[in-house]
Amino acid sequence: MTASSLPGFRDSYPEDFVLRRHIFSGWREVARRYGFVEYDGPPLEALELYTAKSGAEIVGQLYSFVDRGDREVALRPEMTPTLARMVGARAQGLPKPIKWFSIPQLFRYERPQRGRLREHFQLNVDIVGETDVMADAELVAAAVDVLRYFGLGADDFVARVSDRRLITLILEEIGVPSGQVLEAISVLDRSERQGDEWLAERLSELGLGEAGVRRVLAVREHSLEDLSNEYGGSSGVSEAIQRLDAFFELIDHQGLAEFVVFDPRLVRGLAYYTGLVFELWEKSGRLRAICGGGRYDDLLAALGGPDLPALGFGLGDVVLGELLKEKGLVPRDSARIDDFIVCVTPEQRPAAIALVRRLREKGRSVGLDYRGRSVGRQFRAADQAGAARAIVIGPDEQRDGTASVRDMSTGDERSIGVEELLAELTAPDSAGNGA
RNA sequence: GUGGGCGUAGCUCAGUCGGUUAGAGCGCCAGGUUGUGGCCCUGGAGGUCGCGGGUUCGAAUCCCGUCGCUCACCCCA
Repeated sequence: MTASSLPGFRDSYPEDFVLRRHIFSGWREVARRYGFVEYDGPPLEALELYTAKSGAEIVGQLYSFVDRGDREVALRPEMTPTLARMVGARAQGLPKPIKWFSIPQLFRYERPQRGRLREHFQLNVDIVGETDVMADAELVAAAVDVLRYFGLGADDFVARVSDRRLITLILEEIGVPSGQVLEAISVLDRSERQGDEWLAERLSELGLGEAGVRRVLAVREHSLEDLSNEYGGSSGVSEAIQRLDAFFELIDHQGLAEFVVFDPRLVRGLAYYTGLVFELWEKSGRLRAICGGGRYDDLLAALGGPDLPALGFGLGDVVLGELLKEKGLVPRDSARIDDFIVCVTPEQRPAAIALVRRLREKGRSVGLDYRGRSVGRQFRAADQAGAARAIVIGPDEQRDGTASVRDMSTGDERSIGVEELLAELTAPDSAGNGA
């Protein structure tokens, strides 16, 4: 073997494509049901597109180089800057809300580990130009429905939802200095892994007194109602809570209540979120985030795009694929070709080839032996090719203008006139395998 | 970035107190006398034992380095 694939990059063999095709078609199907339309941009962009506005984290993991024209370029690590540019170019003329989705291959130079490579495909779904909470509910519902499409249920995953603005206001109310709010949020984000002592220490470093620390930690346990009772006096807080209440009501109307919970601990790493934030988490086994997103009303303008409110989520193929494999939700590779023509003696080759041609023109997927092997071997080849039917043309069939059609799964065989066989097939469209 | 485990055929692995041409199962290819696949039988191809260096009469086996995979941490989609 001369060389293996680069670390963090995958070779996708035909059997791997069974899973990838399944994932992509599920993504496209759910996006379609929600009325999103697909777009794409270049995988290679000007380095500047990311260094200017993206977070330091992303910039530090860029795959970048200088091209032959001395341009500094980078493989895209995320889709949002491209979206901002593309929407920006046409924003004026597009009816709002703009509902777009894409399945970009994204690249990040980081240490590969389970569920995290240097390259992956990510479903990106975005709504641009809509402030109404209905958009937030649609977005989360779409993400939930993507997982449900693959057969995952409420036992398998949950959507955790919070509101960045709400948490920010509450923390400020408690007395976290406004410049330190993001810092405090990221401390709360460690709740899963760090003990309360550690958290309390970090929080007091931010200038909080003992009582303040206790109140901040208590926020994690509060329900929306608790938060309303305790902090609802602030108009900003009560407004944010009303919005979340409306959100959950909309989720409930969709019958998705069991999939979505309020969780004030959720904050998400990225700094640009301005409102609702959510993540989809695997419930069983070790917890893993499958998908994340939220509202980023100021980001498009910050990226040099139009000043439009927006929200979106990203959902990668790697973790989802592993999850589906673990749960046994990967479809079996069904028959790969429709018909395999078995030619009994060399004399039938012209007739067999002619039949192959006519079947293909009907839209059938057709295979045949290339070198005149024995009938037994041809049947084995048909089996290995995953043929649904074997169609035998021998001296008898050739003389009578018929064919012997064998169903490879049941073994049933029947004799039928060639013209009749072709007439059974309707238009090319309906001849393919219905996925 | 830090630390642990692991790299032998396409795959899953056996073989390591250092000793002749490195093995198995599965898979692949070819046959089992030119009209029927899944089973079975026979034969075959395929490995510089991750790579480089060292110790030794002799290294898949011991030592060092390196690369890769993997797990945990860090960080974060």
